[in-house]
Amino acid sequence: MADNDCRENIITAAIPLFAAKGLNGVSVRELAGAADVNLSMISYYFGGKEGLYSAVLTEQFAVLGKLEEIEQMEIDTLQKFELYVRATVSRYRKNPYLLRFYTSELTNPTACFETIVKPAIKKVVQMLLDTFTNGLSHEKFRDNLDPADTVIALAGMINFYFLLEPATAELVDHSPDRDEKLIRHIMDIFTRGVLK
Amino acid sequence: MADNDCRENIITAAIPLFAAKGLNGVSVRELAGAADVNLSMISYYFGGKEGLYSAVLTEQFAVLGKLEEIEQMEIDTLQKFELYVRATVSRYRKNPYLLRFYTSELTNPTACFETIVKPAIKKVVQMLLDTFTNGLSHEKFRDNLDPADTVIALAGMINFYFLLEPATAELVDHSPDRDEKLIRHIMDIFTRGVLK
DNA sequence: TATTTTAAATCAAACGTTTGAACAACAGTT
DNA sequence: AACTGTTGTTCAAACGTTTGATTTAAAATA
Repeated sequence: MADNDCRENIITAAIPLFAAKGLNGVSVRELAGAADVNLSMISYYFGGKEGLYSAVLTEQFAVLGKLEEIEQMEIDTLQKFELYVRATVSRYRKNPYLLRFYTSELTNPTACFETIVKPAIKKVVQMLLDTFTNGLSHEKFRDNLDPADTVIALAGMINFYFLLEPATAELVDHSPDRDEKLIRHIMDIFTRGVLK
Repeated sequence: MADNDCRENIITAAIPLFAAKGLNGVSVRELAGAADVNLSMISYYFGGKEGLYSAVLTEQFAVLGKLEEIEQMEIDTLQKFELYVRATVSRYRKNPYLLRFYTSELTNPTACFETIVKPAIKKVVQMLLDTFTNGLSHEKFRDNLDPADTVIALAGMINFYFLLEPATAELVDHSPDRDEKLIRHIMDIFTRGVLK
């Protein structure tokens, strides 16, 4: 196998398996079989199954870093929130496994939660909080709003939509065709809900 | 050990363990040890670990059935939605483990997902959808609203607040003292967002 | 007596990890 | 060009441990 194909193969094959079954739900044999490599390669490249899981999570959560750019943009506060919602939707569409790791670590945390997941989530929430506070000082929003409750409400509306998909697929159309309508719908409720 | 104390002890001890680590994260020996009973009691009463997990999930999700009563009440549509939010908050406060099973099954589904979790969630969403549709016909809400997107947005605001707690506890005050304020906050955003 | 609970032992299967040999590519030496 | 040692990679096999489940016989309880 050429160069570091093997290492890449392992990570690529591990993503959907870890996402679907969690760290404890997959065996090294299953991982190695899916990547079509010898099972000792996992210890060789990652120091063990947990090391591989950590590498996968690091790669998955790296994309959240881009959200921090939103706060620095020279646009309206509400446009920043819309940009956050749009980025969230396109992120989940591009990577269908990210939300699984997200909620799996929130619900059944491994050692990676404190080192990788929690810091990443805190950064996003902090960015949204700062954006909101800035909007408050510009007198855009009603001043009896709680910053944390407000931004978590916004994040909840869009994230919960994707989280619920496995259970409500027969009840609600979750196709990407509706994404644009969904985004405008959420921003519509949010805007009317928080503006003066 | 008297009567069915043993059976009850096993379930009671299993709830926090399964909630924290998932089905695959706990061994029968750990479960029996936590319940302070012999390990053979799990096979005796539940036919094995998965049977115990199924029994725990059935018990946990039984409380969701009470939500269906809301739709039949002779109250305003918005009051029904507020009742749903209030019931959700008090449910999570009374049982801190329910949300873990909820999201754990949504993210890393076991055999119980199709039989227990999915039907329970669908019933709640269907109840909210019916409530909303009824409100639409009474011309309470803006008529360009999508029913599914609207009720999932409401559910997302309150559920995501609790889901995010492990990651944002240092950033946001999640104490029950704030629950009343949180409920009014969410209903405030939602009401302004959907009313004509 | 019948049911429930215990402790201990046993089972096959699966687990994550380690091993030592084999292999290829390459550099330095002769 | 031929040999040698090094380095990084891959492999099959085996390691010791733990897993979930079952069984046994004795004890406790009703």
